[in-house]
Amino acid sequence: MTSALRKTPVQPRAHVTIEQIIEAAAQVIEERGLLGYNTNAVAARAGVSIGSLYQYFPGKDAIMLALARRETKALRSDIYDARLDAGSREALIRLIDAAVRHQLRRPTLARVIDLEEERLARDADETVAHALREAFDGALRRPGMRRLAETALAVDDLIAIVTGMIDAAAMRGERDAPALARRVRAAAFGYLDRAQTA
Amino acid sequence: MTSALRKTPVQPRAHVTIEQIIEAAAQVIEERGLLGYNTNAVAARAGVSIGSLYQYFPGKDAIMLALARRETKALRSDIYDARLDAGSREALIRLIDAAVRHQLRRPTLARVIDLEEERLARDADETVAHALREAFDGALRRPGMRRLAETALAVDDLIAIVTGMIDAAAMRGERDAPALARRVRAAAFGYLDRAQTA
Amino acid sequence: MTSALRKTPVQPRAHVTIEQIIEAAAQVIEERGLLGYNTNAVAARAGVSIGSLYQYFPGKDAIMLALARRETKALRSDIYDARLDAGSREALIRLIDAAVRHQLRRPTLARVIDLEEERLARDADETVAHALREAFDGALRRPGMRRLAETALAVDDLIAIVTGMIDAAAMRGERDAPALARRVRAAAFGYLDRAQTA
Amino acid sequence: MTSALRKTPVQPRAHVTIEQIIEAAAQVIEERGLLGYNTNAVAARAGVSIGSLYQYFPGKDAIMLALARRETKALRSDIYDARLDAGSREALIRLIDAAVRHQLRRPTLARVIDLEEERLARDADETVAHALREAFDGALRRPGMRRLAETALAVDDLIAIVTGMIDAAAMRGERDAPALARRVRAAAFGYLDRAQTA
DNA sequence: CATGAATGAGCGTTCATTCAT
DNA sequence: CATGAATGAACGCTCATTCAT
Repeated sequence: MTSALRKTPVQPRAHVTIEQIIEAAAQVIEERGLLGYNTNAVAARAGVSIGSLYQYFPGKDAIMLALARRETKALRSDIYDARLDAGSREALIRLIDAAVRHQLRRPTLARVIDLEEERLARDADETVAHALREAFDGALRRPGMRRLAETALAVDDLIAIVTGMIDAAAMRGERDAPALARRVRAAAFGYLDRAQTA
Repeated sequence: MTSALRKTPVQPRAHVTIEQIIEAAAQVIEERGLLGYNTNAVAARAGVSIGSLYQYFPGKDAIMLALARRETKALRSDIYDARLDAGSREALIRLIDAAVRHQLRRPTLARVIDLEEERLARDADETVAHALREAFDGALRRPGMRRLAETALAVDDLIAIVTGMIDAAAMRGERDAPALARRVRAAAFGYLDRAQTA
Repeated sequence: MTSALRKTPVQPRAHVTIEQIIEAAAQVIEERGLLGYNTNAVAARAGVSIGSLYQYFPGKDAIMLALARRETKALRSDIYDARLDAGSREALIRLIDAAVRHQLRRPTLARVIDLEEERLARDADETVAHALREAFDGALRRPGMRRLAETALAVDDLIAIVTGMIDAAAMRGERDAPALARRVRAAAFGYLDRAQTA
Repeated sequence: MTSALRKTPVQPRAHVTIEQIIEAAAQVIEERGLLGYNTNAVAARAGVSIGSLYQYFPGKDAIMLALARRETKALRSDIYDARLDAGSREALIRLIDAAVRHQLRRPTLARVIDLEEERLARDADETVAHALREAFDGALRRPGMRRLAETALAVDDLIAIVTGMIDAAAMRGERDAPALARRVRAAAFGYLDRAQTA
């Protein structure tokens, strides 16, 4: 596991500082977008000097990488219960619910991470995209689901549908997660039922 | 029809320059993304001095606006035949085909324009987004289509599904338009068949 | 007499163009000040292409130099009758009146020319400043005026007083020439009566 | 007291930098005039990077505003003793002396500030012009001075006379403050004695 | 000649990053 | 370690001037 940090912190207050910086980055991105994301703003928002920020992170990208990792973990835990579930369709429903909840929380951030993480991540599986792929792939391969001709492709399509719809809805100002989830489900199952079987 | 140009060119070579600049902007965005889009790069790519660029465009945004307009026109003409068609489902299919063809040509550009045009466009209906909405709305309201409870919402969802899928596919490197269009169709009709009726 | 023109025009319409350019420069300076004075604005205001402007003037400064000369001539003719007059004090009064009228017509232009003409003029006596000095010097040396210890210095001081007062008044928005002239007279004669005699 | 600074400096070397920048601006203006005043020149003259300049000043105008404030303070302290004086005419004499000393130190700068400070100053009374008006107004309203019909107008005229004379003298190269002050006094009292009484 | 298209040096400003204290 | 002062490459844009048509 490569660390994006400049020095591995030992003292607990260092961990706090790091968390503050990452959270500040999240807020800055959510409020001002990718173009408004800059190290000075992050440091200021974190209540930390720019010098300290560079003590813990080697550069601007490293902060976003760390943020992407945090979001990946958050999404993974959002998704966690969906896995436990028995029913096959039910698992997908829960997965979609989790995705809606996650992405609706900080829509701009989600979009920015989707845009940037491929460029940044050294290890693909620290990635939000990877976590989603894993989860949807697992759901589609459950016993009880139709065997698809190209599951990997279907997974990618499904993710595009789900995140695309949530993103667009959020940008329009929609905040009603259940209503949105219902429509996303319709799209997802509609797609799956028509996908070619193996 | 506001021209957004600083001066109306009279000599033909000026028109050439303007086209070169717009095309250069498209290439720069496609290759380097929104963050890599800057006036110096555009001028260099266009083989033109920075001064010439500012002879015709009042600023960075104006170039992108002109580009967005060009893309809107291109999309509109891509869409044109879909309208003529009689069949209702067939119209939607053609529309999706057009969208796939359009967006696959320059996927990054399409995404960037989607992101920026709302901020830039003075007149909402010169917008790619508006052209799409118009087209999908028209398709959904055709005789023979099911009456939906909330057509406007369905239109937005459909566009999100379609552009989301194409965008993701293009980013993955897919270039096979027919194959992609087939899957997009599956998603679109799958969604529609499950959408609530009026 | 060095000509500031690039080529000596023979055709009458050339003279008209030159006049248009100079007048346009005057208007631009009066309205936008020295910082807003630029060749493109002048050409546009003159209804002439930038290329033509450079046909007649070798550069930006040359236009202003020509303008300064025009103003010098205008001032000289404003002043003309003051010279003819018999009485000594009366001559100075008329001179002040002329200065007030002249400078109040286009106050910003007058200030700008005062600021720039020394830097530009090759021949000192094409200068507004020179014309004023000549006129005031003549007035002070008339028979009937007190012999001053340092006439040249008094001339400079007088001009400073007169133009300084008019300038400040104009900037404040005063436009009542007679009232202003009355106060300027008070200052001028007040100064003279206290100036050291030879 | 708004600081007009971008960030409040905490380390002493920052204060030094700020002072260097302001002083550099003064020198640049004095030597090259308003048109030659640019941030790169100021930074270079201050021996500081352009980045440092913008750490402390939000823009070009802010530097000049700070400079104008500095000059206002300097003038105010130059004027200070004039106020203490008992005699009425004597007070005005001292005031004129102060004005001559002040303006002769950096004549071009004084002129430029006079030209620009109205546009720049948020608070009118941080202005050199305001300080002068205050001082001359106070002097004219002293007991022992003649009651004037329009004191405010007389104040403006007096300031125009005084600054106009000093400005012109300085531009001519005069540096003998006492001699100049004597003539300015002659003009000022000459004007006042002839001004209309209430 | 007139036109206006083209040029590029130069200026204002930002922001990621380094370094002295 | 923390701070914040300092740096300079890079970018948006203007405008005097030249040059092809």
